[in-house]
Amino acid sequence: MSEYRFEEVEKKWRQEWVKRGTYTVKTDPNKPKYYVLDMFPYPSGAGLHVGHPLGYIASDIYSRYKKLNGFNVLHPMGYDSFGLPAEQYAIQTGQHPAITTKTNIDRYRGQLDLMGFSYDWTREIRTSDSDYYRWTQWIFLQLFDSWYNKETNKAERIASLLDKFNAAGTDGVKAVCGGEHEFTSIQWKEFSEKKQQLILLDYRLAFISDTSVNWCPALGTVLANDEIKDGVSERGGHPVEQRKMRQWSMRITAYADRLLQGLEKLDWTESLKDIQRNWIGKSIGATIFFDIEGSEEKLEIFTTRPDTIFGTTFMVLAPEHELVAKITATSQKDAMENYLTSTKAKTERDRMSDTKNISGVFTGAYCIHPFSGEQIPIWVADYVLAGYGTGAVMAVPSGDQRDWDFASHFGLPIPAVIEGSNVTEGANESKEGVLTNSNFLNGLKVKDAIKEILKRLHEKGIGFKKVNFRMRDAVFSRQRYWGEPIPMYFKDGVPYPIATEDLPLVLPEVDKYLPTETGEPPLGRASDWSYTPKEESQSYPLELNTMPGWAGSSWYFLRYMDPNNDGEFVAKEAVDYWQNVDLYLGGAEHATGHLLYFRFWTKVLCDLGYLPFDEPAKKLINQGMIQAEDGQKMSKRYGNVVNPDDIIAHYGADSLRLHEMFLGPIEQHKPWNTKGIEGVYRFLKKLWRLVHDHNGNFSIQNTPATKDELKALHKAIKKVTEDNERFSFNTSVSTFMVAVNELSELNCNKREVLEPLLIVMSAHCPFICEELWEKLGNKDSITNAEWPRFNEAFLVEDSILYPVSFNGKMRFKIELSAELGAKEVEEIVLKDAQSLKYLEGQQPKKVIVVPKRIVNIVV
RNA sequence: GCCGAAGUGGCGGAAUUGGUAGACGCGCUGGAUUCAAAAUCCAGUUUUCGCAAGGGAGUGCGGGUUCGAUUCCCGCCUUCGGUACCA
Repeated sequence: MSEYRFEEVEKKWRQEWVKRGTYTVKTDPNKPKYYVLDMFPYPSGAGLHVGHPLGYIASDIYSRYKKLNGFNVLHPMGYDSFGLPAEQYAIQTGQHPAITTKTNIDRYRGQLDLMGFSYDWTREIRTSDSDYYRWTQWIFLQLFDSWYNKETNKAERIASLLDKFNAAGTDGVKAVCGGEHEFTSIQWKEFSEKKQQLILLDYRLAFISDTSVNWCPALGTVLANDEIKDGVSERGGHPVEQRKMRQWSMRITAYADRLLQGLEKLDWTESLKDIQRNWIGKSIGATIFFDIEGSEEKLEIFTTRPDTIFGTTFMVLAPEHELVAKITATSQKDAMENYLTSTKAKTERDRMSDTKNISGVFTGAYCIHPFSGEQIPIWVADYVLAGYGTGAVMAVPSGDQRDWDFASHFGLPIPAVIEGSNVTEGANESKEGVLTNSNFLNGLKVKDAIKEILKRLHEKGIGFKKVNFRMRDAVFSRQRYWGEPIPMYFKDGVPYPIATEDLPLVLPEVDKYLPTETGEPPLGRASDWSYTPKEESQSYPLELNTMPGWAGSSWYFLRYMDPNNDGEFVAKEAVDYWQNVDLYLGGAEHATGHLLYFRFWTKVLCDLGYLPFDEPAKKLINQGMIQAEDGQKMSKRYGNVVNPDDIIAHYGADSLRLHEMFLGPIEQHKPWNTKGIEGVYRFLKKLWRLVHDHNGNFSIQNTPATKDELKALHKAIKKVTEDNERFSFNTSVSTFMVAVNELSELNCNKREVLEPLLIVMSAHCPFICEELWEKLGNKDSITNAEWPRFNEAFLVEDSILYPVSFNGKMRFKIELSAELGAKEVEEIVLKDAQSLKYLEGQQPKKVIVVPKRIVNIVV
């Protein structure tokens, strides 16, 4: 082989690594573990473009680096293979989504294989395999069989709730619950089976209920909040409307506080944690009940500023609020009906874009202020959301801009309750200040006033402190075909779990991937979609909805630890050894979707005793997007997609890997530049030439290295080690270049230098390093080598080239012995002819000498 | 609007603890080698004044701290991401 032929080298090692099982990993208690995980891809029909592998390359480098440092590294890959695109394609072509999915996976695998990743492919998983989704279904059943105990602050089995109900009814039960229940143990036991089951549904972590959902008519399915962007569906950009439907949900709100608190100990970027914090949206305030004049009903509101209660001049209900119909005065009925109709007609998007138009209608009814006894008019307006808090607010126009806008528009009074507020221009939303015009709260600071009012509300029994979250329970039903069947059947309208030994509940065949004529989901087309429980002769209809895309990805990191276990979702030994993910790499676009559900399911499984940790990933890095050369998003639509296969055919996988890293910091968005790859390609050729003579024969010297050669090597070892530790892979690539440039200059082809250098580079460009490593006579793979330790002694300089500055401006450099102290350096520099020139005969005011770094002379 | 991240040559970017701004690479210019090309090698490449030697300016903008600021502080501007009436 005369020159660097990457095709031969890479082909050879691709085969050799498979043959030797180089990347197969087993639990090994003698070694410390390290778990590196990539967010697994959805295998789309378009294949991978050059932007996709960015994170995979980075995680591969880190995995290899950790392995060279003595860790037993788990680094798996799989496919998130249920999802909408395959199903849309199936609707159009009639082809079974399983077929397209398999074709796409094969294509992905072919592309991934070219890139030299150290994945242990024996651990591959696919969420659409029944061997896998069997356990997704099993986890669903665990959630169905759990409730959240606020006393222990954990999920517990439904059995423990039943014990409580049987012993004392709801007395003393502190649970997260979707309804209001109060009964004694005697009543509980007398309830019918059906009634009991319906009550339990309000407690289960996976539950079915009539909820207002985001319905997307174009996709024919409901969507979760995180699947909607700017009021339209994230996939396809179709309009979304609100609809009441009977749906499965996950009680993620039970975990809102823990999901929030858990962020503190995670090594994720602050910005990503902030996105989750905002999404969870915790706010602390008070629930207050107001009497309604001439009615038995009470108006329950939530406010974060109970201290401003004396500034309340009106109440506002959301149009959907149940009291609207009950309290609207006859004289206002027509106006109200018109208003409700016009609001309903608005889509989510209209309502969002229409925030400037202030609208609302007076109900004709009044509340009574609990402390002043004054009448407060009750209005209905669509600026109050039905889904947050109680769907009703006490409006304080002097303290809330939206209330101020509303009051100004309808000419309602705006009394100030904070000293010094100027409420003619707008509301004073500051939480600092002293109360005024507020009866017993006058003179108190906001913080103290809140305490005082809570005390008074409590005394009167009309209010209490309340914590609210913006996050809603996660809708779990999808009216689609290509997803995990929900393992439930219905008896008399009540859902029951199918037995775990009957899992997996395999996705049935259907004639078309469309809703039925009666509007039921595609599973309604299956010829026999029913279940016969053991010891029963009768069969019952099965659930027709399937699970959402995030189900399979919420626990996949666990399955990699023990992918072929058909007795449990993961063996205890495996999870005890591998624990949670040490480094997780993926896009920030999953901040409010996958990454929350992923944490949620982990916490549930931890509470139920299956896992020894309650966070799935300790450290998370969000890789940036690679834009196309024209600066746009890389997409088929714009015709600017660069295919990694083409790049590899031209330059090889090592060049592709180096180039992607060399583009810039891993977290940053950056444009792709095909031309630039020439640089790293030249570098690899230069490396090859370093150990080959002019005739192309491998050539290595076994003589001891010189001081300069060792310095070049150890400088590189030190820098690359530091860079890898902080995931700065772009700078490690330039360090390789510097080292090879220096060694080429020195004509160094010594074993003593090249062996360690190859190890250091092998994480980035494994093929060429493995090849040269073998040529050096090594029998074992370079992946089993040991990371070299840099020796400070080789880096010590005899002399320092001091930059000399005058007033902070560098003027000249002077080479001085490294041994000299600050005083001596100062003396020599000041005597130097060049200094005299810049001093122009003046005395220096001050001379700063930082030994081994810099001299600065102030004139 | 609110929250977050980022602004450095023609381009991607480097400068890790306040210490030579522009490492490394792309591109470009000139040259060597070659019949020619590819490949390789050498020199130059922030800008401005200057033949040069040498000088001025310079890390989004305006201030500040410091002997010294891309780095720290204050106030703005721009771009990107998140969120969107959450009471």
